[in-house]
Amino acid sequence: MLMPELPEVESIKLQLKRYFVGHKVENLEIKNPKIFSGNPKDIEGAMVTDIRRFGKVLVFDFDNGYSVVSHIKLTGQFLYRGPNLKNPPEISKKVTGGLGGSHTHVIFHLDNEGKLFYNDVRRFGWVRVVKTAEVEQIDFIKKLGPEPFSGLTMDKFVQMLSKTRRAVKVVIMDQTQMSGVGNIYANDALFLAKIDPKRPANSLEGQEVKALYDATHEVLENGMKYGGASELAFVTPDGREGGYQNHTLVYGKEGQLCPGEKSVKIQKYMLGGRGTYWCPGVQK
DNA sequence: CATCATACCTGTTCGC
DNA sequence: TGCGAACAGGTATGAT
Repeated sequence: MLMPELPEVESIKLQLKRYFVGHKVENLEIKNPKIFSGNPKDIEGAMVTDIRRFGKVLVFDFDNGYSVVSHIKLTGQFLYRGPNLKNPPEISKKVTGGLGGSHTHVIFHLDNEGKLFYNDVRRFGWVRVVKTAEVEQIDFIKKLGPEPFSGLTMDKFVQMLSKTRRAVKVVIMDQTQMSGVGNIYANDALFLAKIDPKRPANSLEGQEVKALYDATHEVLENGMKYGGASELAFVTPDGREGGYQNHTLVYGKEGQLCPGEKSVKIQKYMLGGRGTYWCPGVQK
């Protein structure tokens, strides 16, 4: 019901840059060692120089050759509180579990009294300290497919779909094929492209491949425009929720009338273990 | 190698 | 109303 995908992680990245770049981490407090690996001391006293995103992974680079790498998976949150964030929106404890409470696993204490809390109710996510030079050697990052907005060419997209008979929705969500797309945007992109999610990827015709390529970019751009989708746990570091959940095309709309073929209701089935929403009147 | 199923978690929703 | 079952889904891992 929620899920951070490219637009959500990009929104987090942009805010973290605002609050973090140029500041030092005085102390990295590890409250839950299970989701953490590496040595917190490696970044203590170092200054953040940049924040990057690889697919759905966030990377904080420091000026001493180390980085913090984090995958927030489903329910991870980075929440900032500090002097350069005035009047943060009230965050209900229901959404965050509170700051510094049982769902807070890591706290970054900054040199300006600011704090960044890593919260994660379900603890699927992880935080690691590694050498910056080794970030791209992390297995998950190394295996990532091209970024939708830099690297994923139409040629690569055609290749990616033509080489497998797996369901097209499963393929565009496969992070080793292309990075950043998860369940919400996959559902909406396939609706926009008028393609049935369960079609074998290699059964798409040239025009359909083009339509899906364009639709994927369009829904991701739309997601970023609204600052991501907040259904359950997604909030940006200042505590704001995104708005895309109010603008989905078919995701989460089982039983509602299709925005395209208005006499048809959106249906839901499971595909690859995930909720899949589609309009049989539009998607063939 | 390609594909599929299950585990990891816990809060919320659903069905009886 | 209460309570257990089902569900939510990104990814690692093991099975087929």
